[in-house]
Amino acid sequence: MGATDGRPDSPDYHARMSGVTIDTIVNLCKRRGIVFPSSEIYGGLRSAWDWGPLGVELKRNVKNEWWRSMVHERDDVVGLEASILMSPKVWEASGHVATFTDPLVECTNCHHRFRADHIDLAKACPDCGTKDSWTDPRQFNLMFKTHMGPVEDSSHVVYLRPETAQGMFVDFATVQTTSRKRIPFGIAQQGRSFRNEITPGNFVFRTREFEQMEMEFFVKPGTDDEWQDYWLKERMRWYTDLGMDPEKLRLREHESDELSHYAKRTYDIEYDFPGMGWSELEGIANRTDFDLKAHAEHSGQDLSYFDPDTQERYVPYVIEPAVGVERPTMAFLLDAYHEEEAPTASGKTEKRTVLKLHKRLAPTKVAVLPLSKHADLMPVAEKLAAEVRPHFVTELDVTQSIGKRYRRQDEVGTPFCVTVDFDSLEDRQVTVRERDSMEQERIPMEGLVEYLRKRF
RNA sequence: GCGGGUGUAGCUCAAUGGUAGAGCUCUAGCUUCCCAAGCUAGUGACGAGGGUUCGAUUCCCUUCACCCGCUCCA
Repeated sequence: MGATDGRPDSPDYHARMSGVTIDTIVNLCKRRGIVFPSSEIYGGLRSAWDWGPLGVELKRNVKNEWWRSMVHERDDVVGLEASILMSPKVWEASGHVATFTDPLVECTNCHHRFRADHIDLAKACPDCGTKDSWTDPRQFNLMFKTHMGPVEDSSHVVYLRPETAQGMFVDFATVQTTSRKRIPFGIAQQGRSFRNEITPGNFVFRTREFEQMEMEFFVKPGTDDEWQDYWLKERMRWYTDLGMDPEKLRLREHESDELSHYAKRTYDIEYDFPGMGWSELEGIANRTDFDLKAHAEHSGQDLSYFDPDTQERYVPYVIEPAVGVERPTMAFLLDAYHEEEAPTASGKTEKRTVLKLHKRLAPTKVAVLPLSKHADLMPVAEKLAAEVRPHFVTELDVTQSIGKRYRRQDEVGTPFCVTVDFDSLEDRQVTVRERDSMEQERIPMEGLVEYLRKRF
């Protein structure tokens, strides 16, 4: 995406003046095969992106860190993987069929668009004053539709889910019973969702196919506000624990007119994206008992909860931290991007591009670099890489000069570079260089895995 | 979807109605090479489809993608 706007009053201008732009990251991602447009040999597909070898590792690490903090490290949250295709009745009950469908009209004179139910079509266009200039109302459904089975008629329509949350609601009773969890407890899910956004864009920030990490935390009504406050803190901490700059994170409460149809109170965790300004990473919504009640009503099933301690029966309230995987992944990349001055072999200083990703997020953990392709060095380096590989994602890089290979690894955030030199053949020691500190240490090859393990 | 702009090697950028050139990157070789070094060689592009033309990367049409606006969300 081109940083084409050169006006000094444009946000883009200031972003470039401060160094890193989204463009910088888009270029890096393309160059190193982290993220690039989908179906590129056919000219691409709007708003669809593919994650390459390093990108899939990074994204997977983000997901694993979320799962670890939300599920594995807690005894009050369990996991779920629901189907992407669900009964169409789910979306009627949830309100998505009604609220995700907007009737849109366009003024044929000034081309401005309005929701047909928000204006009086008998009157003139509010913008240009032209009368009877409206196009026919067109349905703008944010949900992707497809057909189940071989017959493509309306009775076989199914939707691709626009959020994963409904899986947790419709499976609430089964999961609660089988896991024997008592309220308060949560159900977490990661998975793909689909929204036919009118305007996707800003790299992977808004795409029509995306991956969500959502957790529905079921609480007793009346305790919902304090649980929401609890989760606000927990979720903020997740980002900073993974190294994100607290200065670029903030909480913002939704105005009443921007609340979703299901929400009572919602906060966004926002990141200060260069060129975009404060934009949502994650929403933490109080969905009340809206969804469980709706599904109870539409399905005829009892989705209330009986509290064995207090002998009370109630429909729980729900606090939902919901985040799209791509957004924090993009923010982590931007946040980690640094350009530093570094001395070169020839005595000059050159730019060193380094991704200071948290070690647990880094796509590659260890790079094994023989000093040269010398026949004595190669087998030793290959053997060492093979020993480390079962424990850490490891790359053996032998092409071009050693300096160039250090830079390559810096650029994708590899935390440790291990160099095999001619002394290694004698003393069985290797040089370990740490990415952020640039400090070097001689370590016995046999103890390398243990040495690295202590540093993660 | 509408208005405006843009599409040339992986990246940044040239040139041209007669068949594309550079820098960086990448690959190989040489140098016992520890932070993008040097020397030598090499791979590699006109977004896609159609039209006009003897001939189109260049002109025309369509389409796709991206950028800037209008809207929305994880």
